[in-house]
Amino acid sequence: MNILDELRQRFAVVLKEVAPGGEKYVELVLPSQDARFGDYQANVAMPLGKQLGRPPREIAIELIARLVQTDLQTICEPLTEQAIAGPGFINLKLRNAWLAEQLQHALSDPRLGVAPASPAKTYIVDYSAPNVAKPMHVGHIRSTVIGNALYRILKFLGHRVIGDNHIGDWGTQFGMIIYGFKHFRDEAAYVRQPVAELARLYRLVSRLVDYRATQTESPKLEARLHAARQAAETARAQTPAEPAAAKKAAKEQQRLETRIKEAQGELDSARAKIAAVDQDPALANLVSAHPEIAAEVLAETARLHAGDAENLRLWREFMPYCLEDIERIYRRLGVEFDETLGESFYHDRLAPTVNDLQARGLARESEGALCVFLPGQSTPMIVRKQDGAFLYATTDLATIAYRKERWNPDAILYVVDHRQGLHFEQLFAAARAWGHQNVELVHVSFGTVLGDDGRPFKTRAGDTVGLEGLLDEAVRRALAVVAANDRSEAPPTGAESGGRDSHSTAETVGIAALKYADLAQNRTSDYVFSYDKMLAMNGNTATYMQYAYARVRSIFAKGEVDVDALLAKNPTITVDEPAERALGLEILRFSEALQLTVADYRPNQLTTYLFELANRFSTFFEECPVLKAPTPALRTSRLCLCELTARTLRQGLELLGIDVLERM
RNA sequence: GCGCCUGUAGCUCAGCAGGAUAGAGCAGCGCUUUCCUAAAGCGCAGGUCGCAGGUUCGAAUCCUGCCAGGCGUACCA
Repeated sequence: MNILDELRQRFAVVLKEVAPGGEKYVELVLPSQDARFGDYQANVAMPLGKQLGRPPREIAIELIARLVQTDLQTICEPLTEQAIAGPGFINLKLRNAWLAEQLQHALSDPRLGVAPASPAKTYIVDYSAPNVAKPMHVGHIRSTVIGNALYRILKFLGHRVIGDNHIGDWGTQFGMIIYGFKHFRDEAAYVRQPVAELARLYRLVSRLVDYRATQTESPKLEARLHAARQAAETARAQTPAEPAAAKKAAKEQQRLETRIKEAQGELDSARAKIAAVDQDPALANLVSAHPEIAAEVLAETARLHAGDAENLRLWREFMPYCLEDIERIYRRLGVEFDETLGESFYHDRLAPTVNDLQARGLARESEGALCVFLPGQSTPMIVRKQDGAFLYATTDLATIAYRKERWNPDAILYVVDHRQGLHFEQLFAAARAWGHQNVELVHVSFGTVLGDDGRPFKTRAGDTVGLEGLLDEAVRRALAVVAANDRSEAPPTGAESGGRDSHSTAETVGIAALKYADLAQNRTSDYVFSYDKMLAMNGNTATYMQYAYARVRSIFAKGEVDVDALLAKNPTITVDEPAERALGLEILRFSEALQLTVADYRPNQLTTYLFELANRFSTFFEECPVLKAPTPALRTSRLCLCELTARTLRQGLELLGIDVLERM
């Protein structure tokens, strides 16, 4: 049951009677923003008045006259002209008895009264997609966490959902590992800990390649710095007299200054990188012993793609280790996939894909590359490079074709960061031109994770932050929080932390904090990463939500209430106290929150709802004694509200991929 | 140059199904504990919703222009 839908259904009938096409205004039946204007409000009379050329209030009166004939009366308190406010708002207040009835229904329903979607659709959620040859880093967290939440929510809503991890398992990174394995491997270490040894080889080769690249890049950086300095000098020499022009010149001056600073910074870090290798005799030796390493790595990659027996054998040998490595993180995060079809899976489909594009006249050669030119696109999408190699655009097109063939999805969601916006714009346009019109392709984009300096989140040394280290640190800090609570003077009551395993609690709290902080953010914007903020006991954090849940559960523990026995008696719920009513209404709005979340694929709509629910509970808990309720009937009713709150919190958090704790 | 995104309280951010007096957390000030978890709650203060136009009965929300920042922009993913 979805309250908003119920109300809109009633309004649709009446709106149609009042004006032709009037049912389109049902969208204007909305939750009230202010409790003084009722629980919901219909803002339909104003536009209708416009359409019909009649005063809005008069229309509101007519609408009410018709509505009182319908079964809206069973849901809302009797509608009178008193309900009309301002220019013609109709304020709706739900009947307490109806609310209580719906709450009782939710109590007996494992789905908490949330009706399954009808019709159910097929979604493919493409998320996480790390490069499996290298360790996962902070850049993977948002895709993984947001994607998994959307996956869980769509599934709960009754859709058929395929979670697909489109891993990078076929790129240059494997060329690096293969090269490293052939030249630098420590056999004993590989036998003992293959994952660690492969990771070491990847890092080593990538560092050597990087050294060469940086070396060739350095003169260019110097030139850029020089050019910027010169431009600044020239600009300084000629300051215009005219004020407006002078202002513009000053701004340009500033821009040049920042460019100089940037160029200087890049040059410094490049030099530092080179120096670090030069100063390490072992590394310096390797560098001079492998001068063509970059080209060699590409050659190894090419051999792998061409089906070279040895490289293919090595790739097959390495893959399980690489997968094991990312799997360990997924287990910690509680993330699962239905499919892990990476780039390698589509390898044999690339040439046919390109051939088909060419045969249909969609792709043509330009500057030696095979390109798809699309109207309205300033740059083409390249599907085959000059050297004959395919690109991720090619793979993505082949992937769409495969998914259509295998699952015939209604929608494919790509949970990928916003910097790839252009790629998806081109990909979707190309896919449609290729004939895949009847599938909704959505780039569920998200912003960058920033450090507290407002720059992309890096370690102090300027390296990318490993995902595992990030999890460890969150857990470490969570442990400090949990331990601090243990030291608090209050002796553990029914459900306080006494006796539980601090480390496993910290793991749950830490991981939850990390995930929730990401999900609570509007995904489109960048966000500033802060351990302190995500682990705060106050505010919209996982820690607060888990605490709220534990508090509710503690009531049952303290009162030694057997929930099953309570529910078996078919208890009656009442919501006559304002705090009870507010809590009950919030519980019943779970379905609306999910609806809103899915509408724009924004999990923060759900976190906002849960935070609101926790707050309503807090007020309720403050104002309405539960175990010490004045009458047994009221005690039972309030226990039911507690139970519903706990279940809604648990269900909501579970949909976000977050575990709850019975005790904190 | 062109394209996409962002600009809301001192800070970090919600709100962008167009609706009535713009919200939260933190930071600041004040209050509450013979009471089921004080890891709490309540109150006060704090805003030209980047700027200027436009559409509308009504704009933080939609449109246009400008300003500021970020990102992207033919063979990496």
